[in-house]
Amino acid sequence: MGTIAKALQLLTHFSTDQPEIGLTRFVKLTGDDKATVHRRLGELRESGFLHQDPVTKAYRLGPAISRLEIVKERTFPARRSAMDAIRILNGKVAETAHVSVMQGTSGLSTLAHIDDQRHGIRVHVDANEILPYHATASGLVTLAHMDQSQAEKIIRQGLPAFTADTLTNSQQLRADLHQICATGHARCQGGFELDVVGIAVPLFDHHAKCAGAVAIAAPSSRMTASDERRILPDLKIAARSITESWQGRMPDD
Amino acid sequence: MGTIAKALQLLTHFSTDQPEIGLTRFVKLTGDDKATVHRRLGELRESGFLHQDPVTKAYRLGPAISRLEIVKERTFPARRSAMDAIRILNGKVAETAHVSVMQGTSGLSTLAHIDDQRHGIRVHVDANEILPYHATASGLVTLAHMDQSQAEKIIRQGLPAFTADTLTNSQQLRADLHQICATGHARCQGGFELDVVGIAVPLFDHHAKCAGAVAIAAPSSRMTASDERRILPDLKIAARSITESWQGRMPDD
DNA sequence: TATAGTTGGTTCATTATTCGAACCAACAGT
DNA sequence: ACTGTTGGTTCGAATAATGAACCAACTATA
Repeated sequence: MGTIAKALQLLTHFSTDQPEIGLTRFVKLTGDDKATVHRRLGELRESGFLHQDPVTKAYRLGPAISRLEIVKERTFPARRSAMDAIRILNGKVAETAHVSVMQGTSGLSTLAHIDDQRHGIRVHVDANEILPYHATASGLVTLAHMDQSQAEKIIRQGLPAFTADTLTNSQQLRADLHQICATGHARCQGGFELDVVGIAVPLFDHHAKCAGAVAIAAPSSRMTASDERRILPDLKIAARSITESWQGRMPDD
Repeated sequence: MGTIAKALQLLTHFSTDQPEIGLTRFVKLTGDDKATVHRRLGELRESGFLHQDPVTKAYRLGPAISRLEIVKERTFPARRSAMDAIRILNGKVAETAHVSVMQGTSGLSTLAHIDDQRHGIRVHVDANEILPYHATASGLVTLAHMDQSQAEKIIRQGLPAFTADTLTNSQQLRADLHQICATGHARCQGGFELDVVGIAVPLFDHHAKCAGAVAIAAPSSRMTASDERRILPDLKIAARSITESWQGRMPDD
């Protein structure tokens, strides 16, 4: 990993739970030397990607983020269209829904999500978390539909366990991926968080390459096999809607 | 400028007019070597800040931008509150309004803007453009209210002319800044774009440091002195509203 | 079918930049 | 006065960025 990637990785530590981070905390989070982290933070600040509180000296996400997002949404309105589609989806199936897109080899990042508001027990999606490829329904379905070579690269990076149920056997994973690719949807129970079951279908870009996934997440206890069958068509409708709004194209098969 | 800043500067070339940029075009824009630019683009892509079209190979802004913006807006909802305030402002004065925030030493970046919809001739704000400190009303008022030391640093960087009317004399600028600081608002006619007059008032963060400005921009021909007097109180109301929503604090004077 | 001009991407020796242990300064609590 | 914080700085050593030259694929032109 080069200097640029290491610097940008600092930004990934921000979350809704941790919107302000000081130098010392960054040093603990990264394990790098204080001087190194300090210089990187300084460059990010000068570039507008971080804002430093003039008194507390803590860092937070800066105005350059907003500026780029304005350009991005105005030219490729990914978030808006994703939000529209899952709002409809949530209306139909009454469970937490989310849209995630590939972000390099580390996992998926959540672009839009809507939490189920009708049940007492419901799954909460953290929009900040990076979803691993091998331990979530969205990740699995994306992995199954992407280039073989890239998928292999990701698998060979290692399959860390997040729960006792995480699939860590790469041979088994490869077999599952074939199955997922054939059916066009993935299911994952408790691989990332216990007692949560996810069902996901893939999204494609304008060259019919897999770009991410749209998924439903629900407590395992509530999701029966017949529920899953009922949900699947709605998921596919949402996927088609999102894919089309991106000028994406479903692959031929 | 370090490697990190140079890499991030690549991202600033994206705009609504230019949402996709290829390697060769980047090389022309930056003047750096092709191999260098290619490596930087690769790191930005791996970090999710760029997305590369698998077929055309062109680069566009990536999903990491959206992810960070979600966190930023959920924890420090700068854009939403700014938008609310200028919508009201626009309703009252019927001219183009915008909110911009400090972005390092290069200038201000526009966070929210609303174009006047009632007049035939109106000013269009490009949300992507970086507004120079010395040639815009927003820039001048920010420069006048920031730390003296930082303002001096910016002035000494040089004062490029954008039009024949741009103020390029640093001695004159310093005098004007004192005047602006005393009155609490800045006025700039044709300094950045000819035939455009801007009026701006400062915004402050939660330690009463100047963080940016809210401004009205109108064709010079339409803006009389009495119009300006009429607008000013509305601008100050908007500024107080935005500052308060950021948990900001007006300075004592 | 050459040919020349595109495009994106790669190699590797040279060079400049990043790195990090040790250091400073300000502040808070004991 | 001591101790543990905090953020920030220095400078020689080590590492990573650099860029001229190269490759490969594609397109238009001769």
